[in-house]
Amino acid sequence: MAKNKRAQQNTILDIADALKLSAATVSRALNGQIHVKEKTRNDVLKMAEKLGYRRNQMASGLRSNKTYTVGLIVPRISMFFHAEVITTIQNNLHKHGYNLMICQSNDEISMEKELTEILFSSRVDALIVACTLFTTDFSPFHKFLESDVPVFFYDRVPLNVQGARIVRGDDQRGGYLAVSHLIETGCKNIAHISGPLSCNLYQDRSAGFYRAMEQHGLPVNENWIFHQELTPANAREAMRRLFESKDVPDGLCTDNDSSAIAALEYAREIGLHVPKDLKIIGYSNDPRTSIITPSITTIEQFPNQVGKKIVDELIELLRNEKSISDIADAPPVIIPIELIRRMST
Amino acid sequence: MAKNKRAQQNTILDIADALKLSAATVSRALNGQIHVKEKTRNDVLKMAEKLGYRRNQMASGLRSNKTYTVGLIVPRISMFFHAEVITTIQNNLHKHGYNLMICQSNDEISMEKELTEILFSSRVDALIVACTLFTTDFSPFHKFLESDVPVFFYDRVPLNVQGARIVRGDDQRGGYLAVSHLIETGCKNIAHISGPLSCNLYQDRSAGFYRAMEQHGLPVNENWIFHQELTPANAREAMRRLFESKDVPDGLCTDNDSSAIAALEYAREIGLHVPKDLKIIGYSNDPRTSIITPSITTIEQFPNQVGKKIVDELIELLRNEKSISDIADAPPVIIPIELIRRMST
DNA sequence: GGTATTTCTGAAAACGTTTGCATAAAATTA
DNA sequence: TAATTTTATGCAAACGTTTTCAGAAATACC
Repeated sequence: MAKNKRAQQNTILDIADALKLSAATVSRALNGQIHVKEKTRNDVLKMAEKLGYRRNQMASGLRSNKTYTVGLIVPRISMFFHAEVITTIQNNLHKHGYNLMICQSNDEISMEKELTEILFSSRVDALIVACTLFTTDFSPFHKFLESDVPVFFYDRVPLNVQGARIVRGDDQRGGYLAVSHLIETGCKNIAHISGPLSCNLYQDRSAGFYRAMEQHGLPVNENWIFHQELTPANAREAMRRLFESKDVPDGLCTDNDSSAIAALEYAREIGLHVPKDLKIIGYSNDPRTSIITPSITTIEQFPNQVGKKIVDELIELLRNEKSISDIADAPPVIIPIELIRRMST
Repeated sequence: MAKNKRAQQNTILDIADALKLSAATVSRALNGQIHVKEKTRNDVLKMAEKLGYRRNQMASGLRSNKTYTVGLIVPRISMFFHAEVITTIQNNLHKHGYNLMICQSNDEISMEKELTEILFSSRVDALIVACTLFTTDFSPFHKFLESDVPVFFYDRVPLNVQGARIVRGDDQRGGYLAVSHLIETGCKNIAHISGPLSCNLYQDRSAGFYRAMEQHGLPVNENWIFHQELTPANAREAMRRLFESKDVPDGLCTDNDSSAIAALEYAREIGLHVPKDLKIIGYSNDPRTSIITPSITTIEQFPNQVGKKIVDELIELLRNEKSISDIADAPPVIIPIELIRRMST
């Protein structure tokens, strides 16, 4: 049967009692504050060690209104780009004594909203978010800003959330570079498999696409433009549609690497030679793109730079070296991208 | 300059005041307890909504000694197997109202220990751990068990931690199946790239390796056995050593997929044909193994089953339907594995 | 030696909940 | 109607810290 009582844990008072001190002094000793005798501090630390004392984060946080925890909401941790960003953020925050609470929205708006509430309940000291593909209502995040809790968006970001900080890639340029590269390698008829236009990423990459096409005087065939969730299945379906008529593209720009891979596999299956018959370019520099044959040209997004930039700015805020109002009006941080040339183009 | 004051957040008392009720009643209404009039509850919920009230998790946790948060420590979230396990755990815990605090040890013992302390400080309701490759001292976890906080180990697990629950794959059988498969496809001279023997995974897979070799009457060439961290660089180095003499293997069993991929690439570079000259088998069924040419035979570990099993048992404990002592003595849960045949063998 | 300053420590009040106990109000029974 | 039970609410004490304020002890100054 169930045994409910949790064993008693030692508190600051147990240390105080054992040393005939007050809780206040013990607290000060443990927190390395001024005004506590060297010997007292040593005694306290030794006794804490002996009793196996661990600070109760809830009591501490309740009183001091600091949790030393940052919340993070991300569509999925299994996406290479996000996994890298998260790792960088976590390792750097840890250096400054902060913890990260990682949550996955599974790209669902309702889940994202729920996680937002939970993280607010946990009174995280800051929030970092990469939105779902479909987030257009950003009101769930307002509550943080109203309470002066810093909010950072990265990658998939809102256009207008007053007071939030934005760090994103140069997706316009990424889309532009990708298409320009296809054109330079000889493509004349270029298709584009992109994501939902509710998301800034695909708005921007599409804009880059159109700009490059126009600049090189190439017509855009609107039947070759797809805006859909970037799943392998959708990419295959798009490929099927592209190659069922006899008017077929010689270049394919996909807005993520999973789609590029799926497209490449499909091309292989229907007997197309890549890059001879069809050139393919992806986006993100997922490790899989360098493993597949032929390896896929793609756009590097430098997730480590994204993560580092977020933490650097965040720590300044958390240390009160800057206030939210100091940086919220600043323009978004744009992390440069880079074309990675491989065998598929 | 820094603005320190955080805007006032509404508390249970604000709701109470607004409705001329006591904090106690508001608390009961919000928590859906018995003994509160229907109308009162509705009033409270409405007012909470109106004031944008969000429970302060720290105050609640401090008082009730429940955080509804589970801690998780994992070497890296970017490893496919772990990412899958985590996602399953998180989604299932969420259904039961629990949150997951995900931490990465980066495969460093010191980091693992530190994270353990932090999660204890946060008073998580349970702890789930996949150890580092090098963890042999499990005393940092004792503190949880002494406090009746459930501890689950999965994948990389300790041998003897009294009271902890263990969920792992059938690595012995995995190693055995892998080698048996190589033998069945005609290999006579089999090499093994394995991990550090401080880790149960590689002990078990090695045991399976030896058992299969012995059972088929094949001699083991000890020069072809590697125990090292399973990085791509180490795999390449092992390959170099294997193929610098003229006595070379015709089968290679690697204990993770990254090594299998690196080995395959190396083989390709030195002009070996896989599978004709060398057959390669990996471990984990990382998506990359099905993308590479030739696709790599590997062992599926069913991360979703691992995650599901952990949550199912954990929820029983957290609901006090079972007590730790009920299941801690039970034998470890062993999740079956499965051979995935592909083109590399 | 007396005073002013600095250094150290303790008492007590917060922080926002939950919960045991008591009581008031309502419903039921005799 | 009175006595009893049930239902609904409030009071006040926790939970384990941090922090303000004040006072005690130690040191410095004259």
